Amino acid sequence: MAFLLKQRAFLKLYVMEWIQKNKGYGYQMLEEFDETFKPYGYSPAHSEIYTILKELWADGYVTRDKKLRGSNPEDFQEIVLYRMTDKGKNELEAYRKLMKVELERCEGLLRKALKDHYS
Amino acid sequence: MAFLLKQRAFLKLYVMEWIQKNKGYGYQMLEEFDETFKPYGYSPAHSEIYTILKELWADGYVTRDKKLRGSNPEDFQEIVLYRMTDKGKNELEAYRKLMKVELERCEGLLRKALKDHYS
DNA sequence: CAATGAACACTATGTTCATTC
DNA sequence: GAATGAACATAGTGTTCATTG
Repeated sequence: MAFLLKQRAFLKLYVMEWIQKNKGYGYQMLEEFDETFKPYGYSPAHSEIYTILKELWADGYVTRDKKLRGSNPEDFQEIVLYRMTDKGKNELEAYRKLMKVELERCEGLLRKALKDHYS
Repeated sequence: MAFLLKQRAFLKLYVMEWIQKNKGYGYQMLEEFDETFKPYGYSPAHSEIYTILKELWADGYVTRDKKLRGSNPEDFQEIVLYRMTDKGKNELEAYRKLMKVELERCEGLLRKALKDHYS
């Protein structure tokens, strides 16, 4: 039976919610992750984020649109923007419920260990 | 940078402390783990425990002694008992400190996610 | 079935390579 | 360096096989 949850599941929830809120593209999410988890000494590999994004797209949960990054016409940097499909919105709703249980289970497991060893 | 701690590290702390307290042999630890983590839907594979035990022995942290399980002379079941070496005792002390930080870091990470998504 | 251990297979994840602006 | 993606390598872990009482 399972120990702690997998990194991918953990990140996927963030990614889906960020897309739902129209928050940016892959690289930006990567930076956001770095920022978010800096205090915890955790910074996911960039390939993880792109893998998740690709999977979400393959599952039909998101659409992909290539855009130019800035409004500045001299900025030709292309980025890939994601939007939730209806299917994706449903999936997120279900996934949120699932992950709540799972995150709490894992938190409990760690708590138990902390209690067993340090109190 | 690291996501959550590895299962092996998590179990190793329990195993070392159990040996320190003269608590049993491999199979017994396995059962104890099942019992301990049943509420969390977690039950480690038996090979994990034996791998940890072997590693502890290879590192010189524990000694191995073959014994008969019961006092009943008709019970010929052999078990392998472990005892901490001095080196092992020192290691455990250091490991405990290390793991406290690590367990708290991971707990924080999960807490952060729960807060980010469900509050 | 209790107990131990090795061998093997898989998969999650990190590192590297490649490409474009 | 920002941005995306694929390809590759490896480590962690679970499953299976083997053996003994």
